[in-house]
Amino acid sequence: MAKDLAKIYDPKEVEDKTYEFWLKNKYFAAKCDKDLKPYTIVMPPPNITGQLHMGHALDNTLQDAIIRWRRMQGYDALWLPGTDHASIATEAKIVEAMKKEGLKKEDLGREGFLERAWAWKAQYGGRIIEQLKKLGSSCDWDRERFTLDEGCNKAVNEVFVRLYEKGLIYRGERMVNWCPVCLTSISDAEVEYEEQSGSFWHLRYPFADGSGYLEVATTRPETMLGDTAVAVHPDDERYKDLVGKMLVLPLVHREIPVVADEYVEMDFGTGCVKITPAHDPNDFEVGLRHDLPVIDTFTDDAHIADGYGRYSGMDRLQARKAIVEDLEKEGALVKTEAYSHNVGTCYRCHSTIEPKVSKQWFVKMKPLAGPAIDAVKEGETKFVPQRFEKIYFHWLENIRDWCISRQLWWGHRIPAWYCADCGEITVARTAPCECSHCKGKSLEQDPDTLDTWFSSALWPFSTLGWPDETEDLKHFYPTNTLVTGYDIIPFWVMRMMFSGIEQTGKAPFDTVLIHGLVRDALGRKMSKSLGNGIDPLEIIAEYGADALRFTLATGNSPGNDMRFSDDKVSASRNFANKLWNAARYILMNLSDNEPAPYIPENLALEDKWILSKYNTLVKEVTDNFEKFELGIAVQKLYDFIWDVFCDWYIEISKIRLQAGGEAAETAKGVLVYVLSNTLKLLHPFMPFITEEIWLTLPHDGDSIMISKWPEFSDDLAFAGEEAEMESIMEAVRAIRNRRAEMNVPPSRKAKYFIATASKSTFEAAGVFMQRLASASEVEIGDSFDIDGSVAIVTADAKIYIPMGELIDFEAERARLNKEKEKVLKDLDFINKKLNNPGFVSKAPEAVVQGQREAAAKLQDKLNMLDDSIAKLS
RNA sequence: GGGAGCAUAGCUCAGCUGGGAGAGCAUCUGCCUUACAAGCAGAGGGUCACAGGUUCGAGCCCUGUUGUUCCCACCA
Repeated sequence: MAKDLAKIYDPKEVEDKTYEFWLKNKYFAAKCDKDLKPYTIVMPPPNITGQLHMGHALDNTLQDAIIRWRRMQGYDALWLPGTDHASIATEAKIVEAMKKEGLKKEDLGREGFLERAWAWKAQYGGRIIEQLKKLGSSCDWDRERFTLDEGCNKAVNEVFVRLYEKGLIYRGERMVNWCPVCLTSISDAEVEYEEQSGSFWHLRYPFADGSGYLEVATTRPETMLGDTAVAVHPDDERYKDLVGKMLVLPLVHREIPVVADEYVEMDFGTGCVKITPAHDPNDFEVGLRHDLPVIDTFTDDAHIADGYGRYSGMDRLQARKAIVEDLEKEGALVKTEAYSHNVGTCYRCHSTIEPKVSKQWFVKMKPLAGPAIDAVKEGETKFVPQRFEKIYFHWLENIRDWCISRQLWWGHRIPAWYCADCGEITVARTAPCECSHCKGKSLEQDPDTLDTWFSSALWPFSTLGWPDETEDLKHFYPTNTLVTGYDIIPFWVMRMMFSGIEQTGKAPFDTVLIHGLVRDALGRKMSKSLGNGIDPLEIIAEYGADALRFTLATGNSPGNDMRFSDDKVSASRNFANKLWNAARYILMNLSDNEPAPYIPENLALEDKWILSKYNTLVKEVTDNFEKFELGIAVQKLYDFIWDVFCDWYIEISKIRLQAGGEAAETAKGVLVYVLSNTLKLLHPFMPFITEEIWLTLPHDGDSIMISKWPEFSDDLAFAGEEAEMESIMEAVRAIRNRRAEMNVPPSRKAKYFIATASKSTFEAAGVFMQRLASASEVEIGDSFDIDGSVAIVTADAKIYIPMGELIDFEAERARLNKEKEKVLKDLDFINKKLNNPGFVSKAPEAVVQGQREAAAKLQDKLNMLDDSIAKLS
């Protein structure tokens, strides 16, 4: 901040320079000092494929605000950053790039593919980190991690082996969610259901003995090639006697039995369900119960497999069409109804999921879920807001085993080896030389990799060095706050919880701070397909990072979605500019010699008032931080800086600054004190501008970000002066109001006569009246009798302004009467309360007393109004 | 089918443990007052969705209704 300050704050001149300054001085580095209390946040690692979006910007603004605050409070603050390898997303991206060169994964082979993937990571993986820096994130970059780095791999293998040895990881043939485009299994949490309109086909399956037929209804006729039974409810009178008979599957002409199973809903459809164990999870279960064959009629990319005549090679939709046509020809199609139902889609590519029986690795969830539920129930970890516990509990209480193997190459390879000699599995932390069962040497590692979230689940401790007992781990674990959106509670929060508890015996964090989604100005989710995403970097370029952060922090209550609009950022930018100009004003008035700190004995009424207001602000803002009410904290700072400090204190300070002398020195001392300390309170939200101003003002220390967080002080509590000042302000507002109503321009000064019982207060206020309320001079007295004057009545004073020629006596009388009516109404309301025995006896004494005082003031005001009205007539 | 959120000024939203409702933007009026026109001083504008209940007192707590958004559940 140069001495000849620009009138407009320019973030571009400040932000990069300031960030470099912080980095150079290593202010972001955690100390790992045992004597200090640690405070740890691990960053939810953004995907290396990602570009910074508003969700990241919000998430990281909140984290940065919290960590900066704790750092200033003297904690050994660690904000640990990193990125996620994002197996499916990254692999898809690379496959796509290869496709343009006419290459397939298989052409390069595993090694070649991974080489390419790492090269891609080296080129683009750091992009989002650079973007986070633009936002001002004060992460300890020297500790930056990657979910696929060596340390994470060590942790992953350790956890895999431990869980396997405990019997909590197993390999088995199960029905999984299969994405026929990504060509991999995915977990339940990765399936997104969407409502799709389709059809409900009623089909006729004839009995083998020619005795009629059963009518089944299906939404997926193309799976009928794999039907191995038709199920009815055991209690269904219509079909009871038919159980055990054989049907002939149309088109295929295979005989299948009628079975009885309670899974069937009698009232739905025809009450007969075709059972396709290979292509439907419920049918699979039915198949197990009745020992039915599993006939997989699909290839991995969801085309009809070989051996089905003209259908072979068709994709799912083509096959559906062809089969329905043929059924119709055969006379097996009874009718087609329109029907809308939920269809599972892949959360990455949004293609329709194909349930598929396949051999995969699973984590047994029930034993892990219990302790994770308890940790939250017992308060070891709490959610803010608390209601999100319900989502967490619901998932854990209904959880099914977690399918962790992925048919991908980019990821942590499953540490399991198959023996060619005995066929047994050897699971080990590092590549074994021999089979653990038969000592055979021909081992082959499982080709699959692990679900990305398997490594993310270990993030809070793998990043601190686990499984080694590092100093970092001992000092910083368990961490304190996890900041994330509600959308990834089931993906991530839950899995970190049970993993942390299982592996370290401790829940990985004490608080989960949940925020909502950032939506566009119309309330729509920002998405690529809608093209309504707002790029945080563009916002930063136009308005500055501080303005963006301020916008995201303001009015954002935990857990609730927020809308983002340029108008809001613009308001934040204006606030930054306001602050800048307040600083500019103060600096313009400082000489080269710094002002000495103010001397308490010399403080004027307004000094004590602002110090007292500031003191309260410190208490409240700190309190709001403690409770994670960042939106409220930032709103209070805004109000204080703009409405209290700038609009009143700075204006009043001009009186003494222009007069000069010792009083001016005191004013300067207070201006500097209040502003520089308020900057500290604001720093977590607007780090750049606060640093720039703070360093330019007289200061103690090298940087605001390592300065000490202000604390409430009894020495600054001036309740009496606050009240006096408020009473003066009320009078000033009332006069301004009156003059505005009468269209008196500020340039037209007038003498004011103030009749009051609080003479000393208003004597001090004379100069304020001149400065703030266009008074030429002010006379204080017990009472005045002035003809042709406007009377203004406040709770503590009656002010006469002689401006006879401007007064319309009729209008004046009307106004006074209107005001009297309002006072009477208010008084009546309060008196009703005070006359209510229930109120007086049951309400807290302080509340009753407050109402009595209010009534007394209103009564005074009423008397003064009556007096004025009498004088007019 | 289950669960949750939201409903407050024209718009976007705050409103902590219940003590007669606030901000920003927008609108209107007057000001270039030597920090700031991205500014200053004022004004207008609300049955706090609806109906009950608890309470001396309800935007806030309870019950129900309506509207809306989301999550979960896969009756094929």
